[in-house]
Amino acid sequence: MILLEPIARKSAESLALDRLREAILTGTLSAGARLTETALADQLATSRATIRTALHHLVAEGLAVQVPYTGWMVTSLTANDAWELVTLRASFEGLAASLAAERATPAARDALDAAFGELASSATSRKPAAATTADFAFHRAIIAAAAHERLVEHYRRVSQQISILIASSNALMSDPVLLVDQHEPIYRAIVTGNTDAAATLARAHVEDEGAKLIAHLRAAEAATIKPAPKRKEAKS
Amino acid sequence: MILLEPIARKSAESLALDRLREAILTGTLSAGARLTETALADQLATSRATIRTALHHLVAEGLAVQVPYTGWMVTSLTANDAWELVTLRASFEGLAASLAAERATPAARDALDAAFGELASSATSRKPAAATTADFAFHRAIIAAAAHERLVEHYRRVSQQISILIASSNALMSDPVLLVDQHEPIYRAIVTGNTDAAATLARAHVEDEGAKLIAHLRAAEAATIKPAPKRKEAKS
DNA sequence: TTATTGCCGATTGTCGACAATCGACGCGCA
DNA sequence: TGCGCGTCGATTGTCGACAATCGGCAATAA
Repeated sequence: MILLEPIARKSAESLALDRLREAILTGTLSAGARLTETALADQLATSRATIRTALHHLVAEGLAVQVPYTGWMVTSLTANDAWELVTLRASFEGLAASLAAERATPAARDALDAAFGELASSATSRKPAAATTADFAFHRAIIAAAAHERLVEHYRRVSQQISILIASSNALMSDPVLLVDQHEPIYRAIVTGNTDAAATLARAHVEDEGAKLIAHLRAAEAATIKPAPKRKEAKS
Repeated sequence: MILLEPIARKSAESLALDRLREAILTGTLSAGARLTETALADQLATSRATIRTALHHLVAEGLAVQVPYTGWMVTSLTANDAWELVTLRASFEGLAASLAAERATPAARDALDAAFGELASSATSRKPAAATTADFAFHRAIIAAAAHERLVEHYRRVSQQISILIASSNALMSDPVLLVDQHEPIYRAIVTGNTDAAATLARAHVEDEGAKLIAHLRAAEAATIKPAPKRKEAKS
């Protein structure tokens, strides 16, 4: 009897939230950009109350910050923030890999399989964007395989901020062909149920890649300290 | 010239948030309790908009949940939720202990010292409440010693939910005199800079204690499945 | 010239009112 | 009696308006 899917009931606030998150993660709204309630309300054709709710959610997700009586802005991250994010993410992925190795369901294993396959094929296709997407997807698959709702939430919060970081800095990505070599040991440890190895490898991988990102950001920070010690911010 | 401290400027929303959080963590508002905007607005003598904002913060902190068009309620946790919380907390404390052992500042070490001293003295005083407080404080000191802002936030979110759990279930706490023996190895590993041992010990301690809590909750759940399969919830 | 002060535009904080939605109760019908 | 359905109260979703606050600018005085 059930033929029709339930229609997607989305509140205005939810729509606005999705729109804003999308804009931030893709870089359309770049780091540090100001988010004025009235302007957003006009653009999205809704009221300030709706926008406000969406902005609160954005703050909860770590994508925006609020300064009382002053305004909201897209989260702007420093190299130290990147260090925090990387250490947390490494911890999460270590935990997830361990749990996944210990108790992944067959369905989760299939999903992990598929994600790894996608990673391998995207690596050979030599399309950097596709490789990056597959990379992220594989990591998410590990988290999902842990069957741990709160872990998914916390991980999401951290990884989204890392996305801002990557979108705002000129993303440096390693050669797609290396991706398989980097992830294959983790994948193998999980599917063979080697919890300790899975945790250690996953943590080490995230920390290694993170170290490159942090180094890149520190260099960028050192370079920009001189040019812009205090400059009036440009209007949109 | 600076003699006066800045006066504490607290928005109505912030006051309301503090009040509600306090009520939830102390159990005044017990798990599953409904939070109606109008009722809270009346009680706290403010408007619904203010209450709404505070409730959104509560949700972000994991202390409340929202069901669209139906209402808000204090987070109600199952034994499985407890498992999630414990695994996350163990991961956080492991990371924190490792970082604290590696890079704690002298000030942080002093704070850790003080917290451990307080734990020891409260253990001899035989006051369960004081011991529990000192226990929590010591763990928070470890997190603080990691000098990792986001870790503090994530930890706070998890530990607050555990507080709900402890407040709602009849809190079972181990003998205060055992507290020193349980925490002393962790403390020692941190101050001696043994990062690996600190991480392992901290994680193991949280998981051990957490296992007791989870077992207690599972037993309680099994016992209550029969008496209340479906009962109309009591009105306040 | 320079520090202080008052003012002004911009933005958020707070509020009350109306609309949309949900769950439950009770009526009507087979 | 049991099921389906409309209705109703309760609660949140959304909105526009007004108040509070902030940062910067300009006028002023030493």
